[in-house]
Amino acid sequence: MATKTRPKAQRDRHQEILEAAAHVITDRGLAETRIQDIAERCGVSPGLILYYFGSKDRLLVEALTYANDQSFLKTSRELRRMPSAAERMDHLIRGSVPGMLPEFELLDEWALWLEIWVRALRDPQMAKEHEMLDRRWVQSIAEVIRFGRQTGEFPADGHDADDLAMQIGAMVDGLAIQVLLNDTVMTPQRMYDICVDVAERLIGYQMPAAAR
Amino acid sequence: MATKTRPKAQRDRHQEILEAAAHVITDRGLAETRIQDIAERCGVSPGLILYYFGSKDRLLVEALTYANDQSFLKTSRELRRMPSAAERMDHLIRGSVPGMLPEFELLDEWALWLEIWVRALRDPQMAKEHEMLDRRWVQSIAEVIRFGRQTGEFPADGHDADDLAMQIGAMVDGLAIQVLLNDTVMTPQRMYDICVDVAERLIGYQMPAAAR
DNA sequence: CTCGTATTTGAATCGTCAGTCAACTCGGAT
DNA sequence: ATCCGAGTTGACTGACGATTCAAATACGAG
Repeated sequence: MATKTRPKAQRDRHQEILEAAAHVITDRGLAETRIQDIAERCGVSPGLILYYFGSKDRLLVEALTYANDQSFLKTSRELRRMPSAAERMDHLIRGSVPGMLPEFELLDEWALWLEIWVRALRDPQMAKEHEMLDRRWVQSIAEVIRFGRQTGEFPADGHDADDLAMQIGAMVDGLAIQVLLNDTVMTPQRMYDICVDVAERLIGYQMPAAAR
Repeated sequence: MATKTRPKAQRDRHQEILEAAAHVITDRGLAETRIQDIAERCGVSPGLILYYFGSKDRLLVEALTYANDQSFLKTSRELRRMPSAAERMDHLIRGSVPGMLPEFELLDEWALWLEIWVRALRDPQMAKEHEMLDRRWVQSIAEVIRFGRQTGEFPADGHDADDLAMQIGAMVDGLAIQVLLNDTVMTPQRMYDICVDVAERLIGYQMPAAAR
């Protein structure tokens, strides 16, 4: 049938709306996000938003997932281009520090993670999505560790890569919150330094020139 | 003047309402909390809630602060009763693991922390309260470390106690989120073990019999 | 007992949104 | 030219929920 024209147009709108929603959530917060806001940001009527997503809740969950998804895919692509495990680990760390890479908006995508967490506490749908998103990021760390061990950059005799990844992931989450909320005491640079230090000690390698 | 009857009655209501609010927020989430719910929980009319707090927002911020405050004070009292620094550290850790001590409700007070974080991102009032609350907890950890060094339980030559406390605090936050949201992979017991292990290595001591 | 103030209530108000709907547009197919 | 259905609008509605308020009530002070 009409497999050429419709799907293309649809996908665009769909995506446009998700993107707009993610932006609105990022700067107003989930609680203050109205369908109206998202519609305005797309230059579209509120009715259309519902036409595509059926309900506000469905849209919000999809938008949160979508935004995280995008940034995961982007990071994955970037990682694949880096030849050494040390560079990959460094990139992963830098990308985890709120406001270190000049990526997204004023309020980092970490703000979206917080919203995801709060929502996942009570919304089973979001809890399921969260699990998937979280697992992927931890996997990424673990893969870099395994990669480094394979190439000989990292010592091969350390702890289980998945355990290490989970511990590094936890520390990153905790520090990111501090940077986000408490940036007098915990600055991005300080978080970066701590993360590098912890990663080096846990994995057992030395970061080359990249640091600052 | 009337310094005997009024203040007492007032404080009771005030506190009753804060307590009720904290419970409602804990089990419905900040977003789903209505004044009506809080009123019902106190067996009181919605109007009265506004009579005491002026607006919903003020009440919510106060309730969040109050709940954290209470649990901080309780923990402080308990710590003071423990003679050894190792016991104190252990207690601090146990209290940080969601669902490890049979304290509060179904959803831990960690759920309240999450709400505080999200709100603090955009509400300056909440941000200020958060800073105070957070500082206090980190201080507690630091004090236990200093106490242990003073009594000779912990080696006196380690890193700065405040830095260590901040790092331990960050890890605890990150792990608590995982336990709360992801309890297949990260169980309370596992979080406890990791925390003890990390604390021992960072501070440089051995936990006595208490573990399990 | 009576007044006056602090509490408390219940009903009424008032905005704000999510979600519905009937009509309109428009491009592609026949 | 006509038809059709996806896409789009904008006005409407129905709830819901925070405040407001005037009227009760309680209760200590004199």
